[in-house]
Amino acid sequence: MSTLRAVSVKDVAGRAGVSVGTVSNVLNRPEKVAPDTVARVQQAITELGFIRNDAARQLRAGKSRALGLIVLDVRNPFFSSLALGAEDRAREAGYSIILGNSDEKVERESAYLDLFEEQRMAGVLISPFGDVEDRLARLRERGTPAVLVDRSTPTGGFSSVAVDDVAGGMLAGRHLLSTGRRRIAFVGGPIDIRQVHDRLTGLNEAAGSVSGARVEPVLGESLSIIEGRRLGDLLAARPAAQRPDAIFAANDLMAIGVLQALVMLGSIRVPDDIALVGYDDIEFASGAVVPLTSVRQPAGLIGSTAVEILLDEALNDATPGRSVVFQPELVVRASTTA
Amino acid sequence: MSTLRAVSVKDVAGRAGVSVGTVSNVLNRPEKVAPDTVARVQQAITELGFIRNDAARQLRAGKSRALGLIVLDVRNPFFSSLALGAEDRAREAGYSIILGNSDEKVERESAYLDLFEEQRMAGVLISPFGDVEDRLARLRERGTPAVLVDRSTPTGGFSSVAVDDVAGGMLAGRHLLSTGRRRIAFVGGPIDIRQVHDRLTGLNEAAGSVSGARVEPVLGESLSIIEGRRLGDLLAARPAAQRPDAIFAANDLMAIGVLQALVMLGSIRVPDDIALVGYDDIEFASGAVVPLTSVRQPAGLIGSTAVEILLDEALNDATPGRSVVFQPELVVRASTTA
DNA sequence: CGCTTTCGATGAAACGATTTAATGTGTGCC
DNA sequence: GGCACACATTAAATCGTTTCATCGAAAGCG
Repeated sequence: MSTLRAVSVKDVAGRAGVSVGTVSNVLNRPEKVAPDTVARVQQAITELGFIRNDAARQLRAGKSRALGLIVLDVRNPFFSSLALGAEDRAREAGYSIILGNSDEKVERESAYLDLFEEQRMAGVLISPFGDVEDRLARLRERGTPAVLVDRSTPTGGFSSVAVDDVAGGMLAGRHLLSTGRRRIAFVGGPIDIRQVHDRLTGLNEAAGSVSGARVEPVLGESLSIIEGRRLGDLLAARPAAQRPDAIFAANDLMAIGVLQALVMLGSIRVPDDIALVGYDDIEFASGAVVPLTSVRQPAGLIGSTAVEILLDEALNDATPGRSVVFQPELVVRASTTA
Repeated sequence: MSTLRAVSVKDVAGRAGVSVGTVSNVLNRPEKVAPDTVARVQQAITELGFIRNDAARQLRAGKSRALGLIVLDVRNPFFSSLALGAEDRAREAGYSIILGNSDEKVERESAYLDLFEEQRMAGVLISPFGDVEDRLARLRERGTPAVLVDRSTPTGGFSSVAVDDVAGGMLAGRHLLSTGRRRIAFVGGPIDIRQVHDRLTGLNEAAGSVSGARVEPVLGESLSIIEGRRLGDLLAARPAAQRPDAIFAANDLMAIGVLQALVMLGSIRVPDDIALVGYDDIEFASGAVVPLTSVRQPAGLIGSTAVEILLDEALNDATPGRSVVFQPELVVRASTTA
């Protein structure tokens, strides 16, 4: 093991015949240093292969140059797109994103918050699952701002970026009702996930204004394909008369799972027997067995906007409590129209 | 702005009436400290809300407790599953994963390597795109081991975990040939991505042993749905006689794009006119318009195995150069059989 | 009763970069 | 020629944690 000791500013300084302070100046404000000194130091840096030690840097600065992002499920393309949007925007500002996956579990969410606190993150973006108000408040006391992602009703004075999920649910509901459907099942995950709750609320509101319309919530454990398939199987197993004539799934993953369940059974036709609407309009929605009608959200834009706001609070001391709400958009495909 | 100065070990020590060394001992080897002292310190910690400063910790340790992971595309479910597998395994060992997305761009890949060097990562996992041998060698000189992910032919003495892509290509090729197909188009991305190259090689080998079989590579810029659709459109636009009777796509994303192109045209039937095989067997493959025959790779297992090896090298000084190769598996669905 | 162990706790010295106040060293100007 | 002034550079302090050599007291032993 040829683990030669790391090259430090001290070594560079020695090599270039200057003091460590000057090396630091070359690194951080080269305009304050005489041109030929800069050149000499630069050369020493490349000759020695010097790499800044970020830990030391950060220790002195008191703050990291990274933003933490906690999402409910990285495997959901909606969140990976959101993360990508966030990352792009952060990189422009010289920040990096540390991505955490809460997997819809409070312990994991909490573990990531611990990690982010220990790392003295410059800011935290979170699509909250459990009750994280207190944690975020504590972070803020220490000077770490937080922005809620994908949450439209900000609480505790935090900024948030989200899509109006009630409106999205309404869009889906109205569309189904307008095609003559009346018995609508809502296939979703834990109702305490705000998105799930709001989308159902929107659906209920839409149904409330049409006589004879009924909404039946069918809730599972998580918002995954597998869970969608399981709930879809349950619905498909019912005698035909007791089946809904439309299903609104809380997200596209579940919709795809439901679709698999219905199609696999063979005797149920989509959209003839049951119409299906998903949410998020992930890239795979249009390529599904039956191309999926879905409520589109601008995932990347949500991510980049959230970073924008977060950096504004972190760097410019902008007042938190801002709330950006995007409007969702219905994309109609074959799963609801013949 | 109530930015009260952060609580440090010094504050805790003062409150508990002990020295900072003792606080550190309570934190790191409580068994060396008298029980009632531990209790007193613990209480001071909670009372003051002390949070360890990881930067200082890491500065002293000379190494971070994080592993860097660079993948070609986070939005590809194969890679998000891989990342998840890696993260789970890392967490067990008390390490966290910093995920970077190279997006099949050398600059971005290189930027992440820079970042990882500055952060003094404990180790690096990478699904390489450009030529990173030198960079990794430099990292290793500094004591940071690296493991190549999804790369079966290790070079430069690095360990690697991968799936035998030549075998995978062969599986796909043989299957198509066995269903009577003879004009097979290979829809892929940049041929200098090893996976693309090897899968094509496997296909060629399979075709080589069957008289009359022809393989036509159709290569695009990236391995995305969009790019698959573009290439699919090109193929679909040809006069029927010049179209292939089978398409093997370099991954499922491209396969889904191709499928969209073919289905959209309407006049081409899958699998009757053109059979289609994808690669990765992502969750969405089975839910595609025409459920996709695909070559399955154990994504999560690849990730966790890679972390295992990496930690072994990082912590136990295990000799690098190990190479784990998993065998792929063909999952036959409707896109190749009537 | 001395002597060595053992145990628990201490204090100071790292780790590597940044930042501040202080120190030279020329230059221009009267 | 002397004075002020800008400019380039330096030395030292600092961030918060870990580690290591040290030390005092209590305990064990002949």
